[in-house]
Amino acid sequence: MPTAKKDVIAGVFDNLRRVIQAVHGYSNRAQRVGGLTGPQLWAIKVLSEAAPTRVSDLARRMYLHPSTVVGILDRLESKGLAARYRSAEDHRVVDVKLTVKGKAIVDRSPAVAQGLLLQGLEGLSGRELRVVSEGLELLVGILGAQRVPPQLLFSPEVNLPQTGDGPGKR
Amino acid sequence: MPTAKKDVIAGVFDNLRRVIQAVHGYSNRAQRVGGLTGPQLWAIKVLSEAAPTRVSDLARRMYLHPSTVVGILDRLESKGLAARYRSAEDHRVVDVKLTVKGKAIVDRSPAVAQGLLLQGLEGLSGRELRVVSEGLELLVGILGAQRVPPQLLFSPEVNLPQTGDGPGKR
DNA sequence: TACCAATCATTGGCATAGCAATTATAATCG
DNA sequence: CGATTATAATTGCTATGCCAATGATTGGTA
Repeated sequence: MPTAKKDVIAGVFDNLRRVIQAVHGYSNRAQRVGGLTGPQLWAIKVLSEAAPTRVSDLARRMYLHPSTVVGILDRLESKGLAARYRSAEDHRVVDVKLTVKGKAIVDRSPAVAQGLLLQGLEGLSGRELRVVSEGLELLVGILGAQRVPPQLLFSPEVNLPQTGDGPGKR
Repeated sequence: MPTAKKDVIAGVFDNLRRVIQAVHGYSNRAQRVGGLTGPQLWAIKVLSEAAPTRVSDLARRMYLHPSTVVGILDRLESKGLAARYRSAEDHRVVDVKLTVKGKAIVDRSPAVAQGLLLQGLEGLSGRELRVVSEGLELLVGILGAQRVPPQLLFSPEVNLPQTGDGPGKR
């Protein structure tokens, strides 16, 4: 019983892994709603909230690497749910929008993959929700302390070659 | 304005993604210790605790699909860190063991990535730690992930107690 | 004994995910 | 004005991760 703190930490590890596994497996379980995968649903959700969006913007909003988003967009486009348009002002930029079909899917699946989590969070009391929120912020602080500030997660500055204390590779 | 709760929930989503990305990217940040990825390190860690292990057992301990583990083992074997042996009693079974080289790596990377999280958690006050713990438990409850057996986590040091439902508040 | 169902590892296919390098375009500097 | 630099999206490569077969083996059963 003097190891109370250690036990709590062990529990945090366990639960963190559970949460990650759950969220991961959740969105990864191919073919969820309407033959869409989790990230695909997530993408059209983000697009429905803020479109048109440039690719890099979408990546930032999804906390994903741009190249990852390109693949997701390829699949959405081949399904006829999203469309890409070269920007007129800046020809480097590609604007992404939902098609009518894509919008229909968003409307038809209001909560999508995160629905369960969203519902659950909404069902919490104010105090419980605050606990969850604060707990996650502490975790983010810990993980971000030696790593990446959240907002810059995938900005170019962070994409450096990992030379921190690298024992000469390559 | 009911926006308060909604904003908090949105923040929870963001932070959850950040945490997952951090833990994920952490282990993925190519070639961390000795040119190994996170899952590879995790695998040899598990192997160092319970070897020889059959493939399906390893998969179970890592909460991964056997076919996923096969790929990881292929890469470990090609690096000369693990070895597969057809079982003598049951020819369907493949036993996996670490090589000397593999064992050396485990010894050389005691805490790896999770050590930093562990450090950070230990640096929290009792109240903060309790908030993190309770928040995660609420999340686990929502996600229904409680059914995922905890057992092995990242490192063996943190992996002990788990006495049934002991410290559970829930 | 010959068949049959269960088990185990593996393979192949698809999707996500990240980084490095490439291409195209824009902005800036000499 | 031309060359360099910076930015945006994409491609190529590697690695997870899941599922659905496949092949091999085992154990049980008619």
